[in-house]
Amino acid sequence: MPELPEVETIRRFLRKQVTGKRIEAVRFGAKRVTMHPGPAAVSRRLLGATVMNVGRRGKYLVFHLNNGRELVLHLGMSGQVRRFGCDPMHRHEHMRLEFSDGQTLSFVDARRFGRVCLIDGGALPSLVKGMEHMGPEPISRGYNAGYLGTHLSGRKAPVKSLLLDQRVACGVGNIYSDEALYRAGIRPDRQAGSLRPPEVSRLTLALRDVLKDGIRWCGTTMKDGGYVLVDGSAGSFQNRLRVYGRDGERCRRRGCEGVVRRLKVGGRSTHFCPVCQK
DNA sequence: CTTGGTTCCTGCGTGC
DNA sequence: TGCACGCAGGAACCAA
Repeated sequence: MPELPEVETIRRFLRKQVTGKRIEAVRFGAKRVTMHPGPAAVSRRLLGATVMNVGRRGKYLVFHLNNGRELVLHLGMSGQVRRFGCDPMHRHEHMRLEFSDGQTLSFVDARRFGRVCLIDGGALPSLVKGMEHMGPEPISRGYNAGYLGTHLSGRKAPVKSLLLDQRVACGVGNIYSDEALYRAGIRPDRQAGSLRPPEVSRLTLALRDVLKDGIRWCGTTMKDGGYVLVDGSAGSFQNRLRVYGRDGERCRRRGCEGVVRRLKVGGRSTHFCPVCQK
């Protein structure tokens, strides 16, 4: 599942690849996918536009166009940005951009939890409503223990559930929340409000570090094949995971006898080491 | 405001 | 080998 490091990896590739290129054609797949406005209007507003830059906000990918509009992509669970050749359209391909130099870019999403949104500079439509109350980027300077602490204090919900809240930690999903809590030595099912100030500080740093490591290793590609780079290759952070997907296996901390356990927290499968995390 | 449940969708793992 | 089944999971949405 693409989270902040995966989307950032894709963004860095795309920025080099499509900046300065003009969109000459737009094609859509047959299956319905959440798209605002409809395909016809999206196509109309994209045609002839040049990509000025590719940005990211949380898990959203944002193409800034020279006509003042922005093409916003959320990859959901299984969304991919790929480059495919000519016909026919891939089975799960929903939108394909064709650039003036012959290059193409495709939005592919088997489970169709992803979404496409074209916004005119200004008010955000309902489809990117999640962006409206999004907090600062967890890997930015503006993100600190004060910010996280404010959102955790007094809350009874499990700390992991709040890490998955994009208002609290935008870009964080199931994998990196588990990994951050492991690094901070905090059990995912702890009541958020029970965290002491040193724990909040540790979690703030752990979150930033694990996300940066994820980016450094080009994201996490699991066996389900959800996330891959634009060229179809795999990331490599899956080789460095400490707890996620490792239930029943030994904790990787040197000398630790713990066995990684899995449980449901807030309806999400959650992994932790009962020895390292309190 | 908070919290919990439901919905969308397909691929994959499991059991028989 | 093949089929039925159930589950994962981001986020919008609704209900209490």
